Amino acid sequence: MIDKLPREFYTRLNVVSVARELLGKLLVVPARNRTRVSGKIVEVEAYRGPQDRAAHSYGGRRTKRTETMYGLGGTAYVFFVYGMYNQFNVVTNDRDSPHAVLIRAVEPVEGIDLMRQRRPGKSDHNLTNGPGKLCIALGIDRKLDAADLLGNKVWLEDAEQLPRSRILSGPRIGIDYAEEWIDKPWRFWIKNNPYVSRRKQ
DNA sequence: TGTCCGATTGGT
DNA sequence: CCAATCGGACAG
Repeated sequence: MIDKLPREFYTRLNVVSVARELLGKLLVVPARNRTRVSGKIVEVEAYRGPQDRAAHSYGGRRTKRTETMYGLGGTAYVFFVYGMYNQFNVVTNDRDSPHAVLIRAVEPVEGIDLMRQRRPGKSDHNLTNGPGKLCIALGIDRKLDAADLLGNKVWLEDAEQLPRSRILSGPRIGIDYAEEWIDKPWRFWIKNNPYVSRRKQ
C-alpha cells in the first residue's frame, strides 16, 4: 500500500503552496469489508485565515465549528452548509494558525459502484465534481470533522507531482462577501480534467 | 430565543 | 434564475 502523506506535508506554512500540491493526490475513505472509496484530487481552494475574509476563521473567529481549523496541519475540517451539504477540508500549518484547503472535486478511482449507489441517477462524471457531491459519494460527513489524516478514518496518499504546466488557477467560488479577497487566485485545478466542478473556469 | 445567511446543488 | 433546507453565528 502507498504511504499516507506525512505530517510534514501539511504543516508547511504556505497554504497556497500546499493547495496546489494537493492536486493529483488520492483522497481515501475506508468502506465495508476492507474495501476503499477513493478519488484523485483535481480541484482545490486555499483559505488563509485569519487575514482572509473568505475563511471561516477570518478575524480570529474561534467557535465550536471553526475550532477544527485551529488544529495541527493534517486534520480534517468537515463543515455543513446550506442545510444539506458537507464540505471536506484539509487543515494546514501549525496549531493555532487556522489555514485550510477545501477539496472541490475529485476523479473517482476506487469504489465507483458504491459512489453510484450513493448518488443514484447521476452520470459518472457527475459523481464527485463538486465539494458537496464528493462528500456524498465518498461518504464524508461531520463525523469525520477533526479526524487525524494520519489515522484510519480518512487520509491522503501520495501520487506523482503534477508539473505546473498542467495546473490552472483562478478566483475562488461562492465567496462574494469576501471584499478584496474575492479576486485572490487561490482556486487550483487540473487543466482539461473532466471532473473539475462546473461553472466558470 | 429570533433572525439572517451560507466555501452548493439541481431543477426551471 | 431560484428554491431547498437547517445549523451556525450573533444580536438582544
